[in-house]
Amino acid sequence: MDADHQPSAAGPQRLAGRPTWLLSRAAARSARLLADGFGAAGVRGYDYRLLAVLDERGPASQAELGRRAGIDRSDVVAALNDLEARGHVSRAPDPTDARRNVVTLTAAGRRALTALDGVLDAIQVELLAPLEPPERDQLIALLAKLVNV
Amino acid sequence: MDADHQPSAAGPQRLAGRPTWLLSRAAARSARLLADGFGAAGVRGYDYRLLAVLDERGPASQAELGRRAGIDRSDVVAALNDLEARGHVSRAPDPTDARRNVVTLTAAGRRALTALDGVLDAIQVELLAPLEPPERDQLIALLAKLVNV
DNA sequence: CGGATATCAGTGTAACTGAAATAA
DNA sequence: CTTATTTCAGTTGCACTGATATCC
Repeated sequence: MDADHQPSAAGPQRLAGRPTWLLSRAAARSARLLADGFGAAGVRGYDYRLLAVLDERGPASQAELGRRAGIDRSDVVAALNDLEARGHVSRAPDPTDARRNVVTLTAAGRRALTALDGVLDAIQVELLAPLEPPERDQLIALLAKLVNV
Repeated sequence: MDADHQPSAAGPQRLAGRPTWLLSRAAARSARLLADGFGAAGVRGYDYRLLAVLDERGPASQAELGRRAGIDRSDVVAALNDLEARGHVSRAPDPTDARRNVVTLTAAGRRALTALDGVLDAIQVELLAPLEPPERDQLIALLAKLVNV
């Protein structure tokens, strides 16, 4: 069986071993796993990232949340509309600065975050399943070096 | 200097070392380099992939090109509209099957592809610059193993 | 008939741009 | 006056869905 190992995604042969291509394919697989896992909870990446930075560093203005989470101010607005509608965060005017809203994680939001943390853990395992344990650490180290430019 | 190495993109601390996050950040950096390099030539990823499979495996129907390049039939139509307008490919009805177009790479298309191949080479180098040469091979091998599931 | 083909219209996610109103 | 904040509207690249007319 498996006489030849076929790549998971079709593409030009000249791209087969190229880092740009491999990264895009690997990230696509990762994104698919995330979309499935988070999607089952009705959540997208932006939602999780906002909940996480609220949990880690406390209430903040929307602009500050965007900086913490690496999300554009514009997209923060839309994501918070969603999160607020679900009762996962609350928005209140900042008494010290009338331009700002103070965004706070609710108890329901913290519960949702805990569940999503579990989903995320499971996805890491599934993503790295094709690698041996030492290879997983190698990959993480190499990607970190590649990214922390 | 550089007492602490700051991540290239902000994000929740709990995501910092996670494979899904690192892959998404690394792929984002790769995509940015590609968008810059290809964008300067007015080309997107789909265009390059179609030109490449035409060069590698010869003229074909649009559906077949989609299969070769890993691009949805629907997106093949739009990308070929572009490529045809630039004179990089030609579309002609297939005499043996009236449902099909035979798409052929033009001389201009082949010239454009050669230039893009050079751009792509340069991008690989730039992308992997933060790694030592042996680490680059390790990363490629690990990503290939992760992707060829 | 069952399938394949080309095309069009639309959706979704992540990321970004520009402009406007408001307030520090 | 300049800067920061929130919000809205729009765009891009990649990927996918569904429908339709046509043809094998």
